[in-house]
This record gives sequence, structure tokens and C-alpha cells, in this order.
Amino acid sequence: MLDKRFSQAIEEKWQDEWEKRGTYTFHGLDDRKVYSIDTPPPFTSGELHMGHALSYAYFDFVARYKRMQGFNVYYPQGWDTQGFPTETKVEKKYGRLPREEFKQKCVDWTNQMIAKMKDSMIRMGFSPDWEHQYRTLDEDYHRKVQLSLHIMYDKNMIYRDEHPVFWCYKCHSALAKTDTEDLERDALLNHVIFKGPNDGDLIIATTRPELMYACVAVMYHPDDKRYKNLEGKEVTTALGKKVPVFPDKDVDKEYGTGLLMVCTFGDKQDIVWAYRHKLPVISILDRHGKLTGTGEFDGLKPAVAKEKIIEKFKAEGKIVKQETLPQVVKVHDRCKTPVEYAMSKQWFADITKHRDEIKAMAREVQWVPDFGINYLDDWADSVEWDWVISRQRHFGTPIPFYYCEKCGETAKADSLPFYPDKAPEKECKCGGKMKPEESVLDCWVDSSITPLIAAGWPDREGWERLYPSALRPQGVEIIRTWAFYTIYRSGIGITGKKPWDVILLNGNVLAPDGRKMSKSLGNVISPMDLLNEYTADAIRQWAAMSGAMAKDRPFSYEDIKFSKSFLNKVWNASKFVNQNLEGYDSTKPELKLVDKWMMEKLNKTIEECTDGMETYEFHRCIRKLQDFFWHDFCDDYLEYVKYRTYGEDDESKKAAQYVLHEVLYSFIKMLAPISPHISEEIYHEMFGGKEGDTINFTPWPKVGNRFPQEYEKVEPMRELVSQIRQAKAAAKISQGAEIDLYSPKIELDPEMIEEVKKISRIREIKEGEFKVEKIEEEKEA
RNA sequence: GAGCCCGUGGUCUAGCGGUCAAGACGCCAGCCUUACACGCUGGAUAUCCCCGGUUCGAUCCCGGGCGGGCUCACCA
Repeated sequence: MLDKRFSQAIEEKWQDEWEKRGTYTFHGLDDRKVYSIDTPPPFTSGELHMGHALSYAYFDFVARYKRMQGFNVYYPQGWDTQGFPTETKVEKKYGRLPREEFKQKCVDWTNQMIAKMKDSMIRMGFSPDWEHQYRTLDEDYHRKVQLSLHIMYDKNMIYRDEHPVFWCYKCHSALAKTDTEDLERDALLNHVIFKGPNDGDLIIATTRPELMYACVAVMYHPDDKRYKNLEGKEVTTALGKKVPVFPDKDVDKEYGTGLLMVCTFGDKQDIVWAYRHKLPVISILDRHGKLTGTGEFDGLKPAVAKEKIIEKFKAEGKIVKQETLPQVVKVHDRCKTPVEYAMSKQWFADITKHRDEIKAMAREVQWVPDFGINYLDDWADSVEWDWVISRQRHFGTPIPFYYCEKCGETAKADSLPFYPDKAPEKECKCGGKMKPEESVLDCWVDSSITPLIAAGWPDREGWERLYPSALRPQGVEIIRTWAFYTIYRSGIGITGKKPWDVILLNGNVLAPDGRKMSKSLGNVISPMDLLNEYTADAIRQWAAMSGAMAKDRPFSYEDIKFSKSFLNKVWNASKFVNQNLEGYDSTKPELKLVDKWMMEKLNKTIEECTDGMETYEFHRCIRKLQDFFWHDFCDDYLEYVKYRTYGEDDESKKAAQYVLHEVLYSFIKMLAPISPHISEEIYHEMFGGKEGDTINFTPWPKVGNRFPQEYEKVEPMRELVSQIRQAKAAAKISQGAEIDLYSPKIELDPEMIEEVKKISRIREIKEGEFKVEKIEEEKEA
């Protein structure tokens, strides 16, 4: 018996049952075709947010659908564990600790977060294989990341070099761009006099005059007539140094005077120019972020030096104009200190050499939706320099190399996994000491081999059958990182083969008001808060209804309320069908026209729904199911056959029961990938688990006998039934009451006319203007 | 500024070379018709952003504009 209501309690019952039985465990390769999913390892923040709920629901639909299609689905669960946010949290809680102790606290904290997130994922009904998990902090994961780097190092794809990086002088670390945020402020633009080749005045505009000691060039736009005569010449800075002049397309003619100085390094554009024009590098900031090599301003911080040098130029009459302009500077998100660019020895991966290969390999992958590949192309085309893979942090995968302090020579670590504090020093060919590298890797280095990790590379027997993955689901916003780096490393660097067959892109979930969800706006909705009121099956249905892929969508209470109502409908209709199935036997009876109409409707639904799942258009699938079940099955067919299931005619009753049984069974199967809990419960309570102990592995419904002609015959009847309903309502006659119908000649199949009489409780049909007339009870008596 | 996506009843979406342009939520009216009031039966509400073009015919295709979103670059 089904409970009175479908509820979260029923969901939890099945979640526990699935976990206990290991329902979704991968049991190794067999004869079946494998379908492997390169699932996104969430960063272990502890919180499962709406974005997770949406995108994880998408590939959970796929996994469940493919299982029912007979695939051997491999759906491991990973965790992205290392990185600055964890260090920040741990540091906040425990303060500064010795390196080893600190790392251990990071691990402990991460494990707590994993436990919390795993529980949330189970409550959402996600079906990853909990026997096959990976964590990026595991020694085994480290070993594989390090091995992958050794392979790439042997192919000359990894190197150590001096290069400008984002640097926080307060925290003494290189930063990833993602560790920075924008700060708007006013800047003073100074117009300073330089001397041209013929000693004429040239005015350049700068907000950072204190960097002039590191000035290495002056630039203008190639179309700028004012400065064309300077090409190939040298000019003299306000400090008396001669520097070359270059035309460059990135100069804005309208900004300032259209003439600018390039320093090492005022901003990112300076770095681009330094590389493009092969300019010399002058490091003007020391390791503490103070000026050096200037003489009079050494030891000052840039902000102080700026004021002093402006005073100096003013005194010398070299500043002709000053204006205040709004400016955006990058600051370290943690300490809000403006970020500088500093030269430093870092490890690099040679992405710029491979951009065309990466783009080519991306074309071997099917992008869903197809325009997603544009994001990758744009990024590949705009990458200015190689990927800085080293970070001066603690909680990360160690870089498995040595470098020579004397000559700069590098060498691979001898054994993996490699941890620098346990590694011996080596001797270099040059006689110098080789030191184990102490920096750690950018987290994207870890996550850019997830399809290999998932496959069990390089140790698991038959890992090649699990690589490429069948599916990579991920957010659009990390195409330039996760997708790009995965193709570069797993694809180009390691295997030479594309990492996945299909990449499925999802957008973000916005707040109901269409703005980004954020703590500061106070508009964050957590899936965990919705569970009790709406159930996981309803949240999952909301996800399915959330429209096109790769598109941001506001969260919709309307949709989730509708989902909940729909589940309620499914529940109650199932109870009702169950009541009417008394005496059901599975022998196939002679079907009436309406029965064939219903079976044909089911066929059409199976086609549409299957197609929707195959093309990842989950909204098409769920909308079709909702429309079909609610309106065609409940509102129409159930009403059409009530008189038969209540009645005495055995043949007719059996046919109706057969169809009720078939349709409901096929329906809950098709609903199972999206809303697995309610389907599982009905499967067991009503169908006795007849095809195995879980609906999740029953075969996906197939289109049965077609009845196109019968279908067409029944369609007009539905219109007539509806008209009679309306007429009854208008005449305030109860729908259950018996009537006489007056009507002009009815153009219907005779069997249909009989059907209508039964369905609409008509005693007699009489010629006349269309109307219904209630049969008075006293007349009958 | 560059690239991409989008612009459909009050709201959120679906759809498509010819349909009375579909659904949900909301709104209105009437119904407790032996599963469901988280329900049932009806109803109102759309210049399908604007201007051109292609076409026998465009909401759908093409060009331009306006508006919104995302990613990137944001400026010496």
C-alpha cells in the first residue's frame, strides 16, 4: 500500500536502501558497453549550493537513463580539496601553525567537509559510485599528477623560468588571478614631459610615475599621425634615460595624450608588451615590495614614492597637467592589498605552443550546446603566455622536480609520490646543489587529469576502455580552465586522445529576482532548505524543467511548486489505479478504441521522452511526461474508463486494467531518472519489483504496437466529451449526473458514440440544438 | 571595447517557414463529480523588441538597430 502522501521520509528510506545495497557500485568491466562520466569534483567547501543541485542533477539523469538503456555506467565521485580557501579557513580557526601541522589541519577540515557534502548529495538522490571516490589530497592522486608532469616534462612541455606573476607583498605569495578582485578608485593621471629625438617635448600620461625608473619603452597607436615620425627612434624619459619607441595596436589614441610609457611592470598590459616587443626587464620592487635601483627613492613603498616623484617633477617643471580619473585595480581578495606584478622563478606549462592542437582536439568532442566551443576558441586565441603552474602555498600537490640553485638546471624527482621535505638534495652536473622544489601546484593541474584518474590510469587493468570518458559535465564559466587544461594535459600531453566524447555545459542558478545569489545580497537559496518542504524528487524536476543548457536561469518557486503538485498527482493517480487493478491479470485482452488511443499516446510519449534524454534536453522529457500523465492519462483516460473498471463487463474491464497497468508502469520508468524516489516506491508497492530489486536497472520503455488510425478516430470524441462537460457545468449539473443530450447529428464512429454515452452518463441522444438536460429523479421513480 | 547567448500574455519559460502561438505560476468564475482542493471544469490576458529584406506566406531565415545577460579585455 502506498502511504497517504509522498514525502522526504520515503526518499530517505530509498536513499539508505540504495547505499546499503551498493545499488550504484561499478562492478568492473564486462560485456556491456561502458558509459563513464568524468564528474566534476566539487571544491570541498562543505556546502552544496543550487548550482551543484542543478548541474549534478543533469548528469545524474544521464547516469540513471543510461543504466536503464543497458549501459555499464561508471560514475565515480571526486573531491577537489586543495587550495587557498581551505588554507584561509584553517588559518582563521587555528592561527599560524608549523607547515606539517598546518597541512594536517587542512586535511582534517577537508574530510569533515566531504562528509557533509556527501550527505547532502545522498539526500538529493544523486547516484555516484561511493566505492570509487578520489580526493586530490590523496598520496595516490599526488603520485598520478606528478607522473603526468614527468611525462610532459620529458616532452619538454614543462619548464622553469623567470616570469612576472601576480604577487601579494603582504602575504608573500604568487597569486592566481582568481585570488584577486577588482577595486574601483580614483587615480591621478600625470602628464609628464619626455624629450623627443630632436629635443622637442613629448607628453606622456601615467598614473604610476614612480615606476619610471623601470621604463623600457614608449608607445603610440600605429594610426596616430601625431607620433608616426617617432617610429624606430629613441626618446628620453623625464629621468634622462633613452628608451625605444614602438607603434602598437593596443594603445588607445584617446586616452591621455595617446603616448605612454611601458614599465616593468605597471600592469598586465606592460607584460604583454614586454613579451611582444622583447623589451628588457627592470625589477624595480624588492622582495618586500619596496623600490630598489632608483637611488633617491629606494626603500620607499610605491605609494609614498609616487608622491615624492611627483613633487620632484613639479619642481623641475616636468608635469604639465594632472587629472583625476576612475580606475580599477586588482587587489588580493584576502587582504585587499593592491596586487603587483613581480618577476619570479616559476614553473610553466607550454600551452601557447599547443593552442591550435587544443582547438583541433576540442573539435573531436561533441559540445552540448554546440556554441560552447566558442568560449574555448576565444580563450585559446587570447592566451598571452604560458600557464604558471606553481604556487607558493602549502596545501597542494608538491611539484615533483629539483632545480639547481647555481645554474638553474632542473631534474625530475626519482620516486613518486614526491614530498620535498622528505626528499634528499641532489648534486647538479655543474657541481651546484639541486634543491627539491617546495612550491605546490595550481589546483587546475590536479583537476585537469580527472578523466584519467577516473579511468584508473595508469595502473588499472583496462583503463583504456574507460578513457575517453563518455561524458564531461561542467559549467560554462570554467571552460577556459577545466575544459581547456584537461584537453591540453589529458588529451595532448598524456594520451594523444580526446578526453571525452561529449561535453555537456550548464549555466548558473540565479536568485529568483534574476540577480546573482550572494551572501551579501542575502538572496541565497540552499537546496538543503528545500528538501523537507518540496522533496528531492521535486528539486530534481525543477532542475529538469530549467530550460536550455548553458544558460543562466533564475531559481523558480513556481516551477518547484508545480513539480511538487505533479508528484502529488502521480502519487494519487497511482493509488487510484491500484484500486482499479483488482483482479488484473497479465494476459493481453482485446483492446477497445480508447485503449488503443491511450497506447498510441504512450508510444508518442516514449519517442519524445527518449529523444529528449538522448539529446540532453531534459526539459522536453519532463514536460512531455507531465503533460501526458496529468492530462491525457489522468484527466481523460482515467475518466473514460471509470465506468468500465466499476462495471460488470469482464472483457472491457480487463482491457482497461491492462492499459492502466501498462501506461503507469512505462510512465514511472520514464520518470525514474528524473524523480527516482517516487518511481522506486511505486515500482515496489504496485508492481512488486517484478524486473529486479530497483527500478533504476529496469529496461527503458520501448515503443509498442502502433495505432495511428485508432488514434485519429478517438481524437474527435475527446472534443465532444469536453463540450458535454462544459454544458453540464453551465447548467449546474453535477458531472456524475445522468443526462439526455440534444445535439445536431454527431459525426462519429458508432463505437465512439456508445463510448461517449457511457463516459458522460447519457441516457439518450436526441436531435436538436446542442444542450444537456438532467433526468429528474422523480420521473425515473 | 571583443566574442557568444537571448528578447514570446502580469511573471517565468516552450516552440516554430503556414497552428485559433503552447505550458506553468498568477488572475477571474463555477464545482468537495466515490485518487488528488498540492484537486476538477471553464474564462480573460500576446502589435511573438523595432526597422528593413528574402518568401505566395515570417514570431521563426538574413541585414541593421535598440535592450538584457555571460565570458574576456578594461587601459597606461
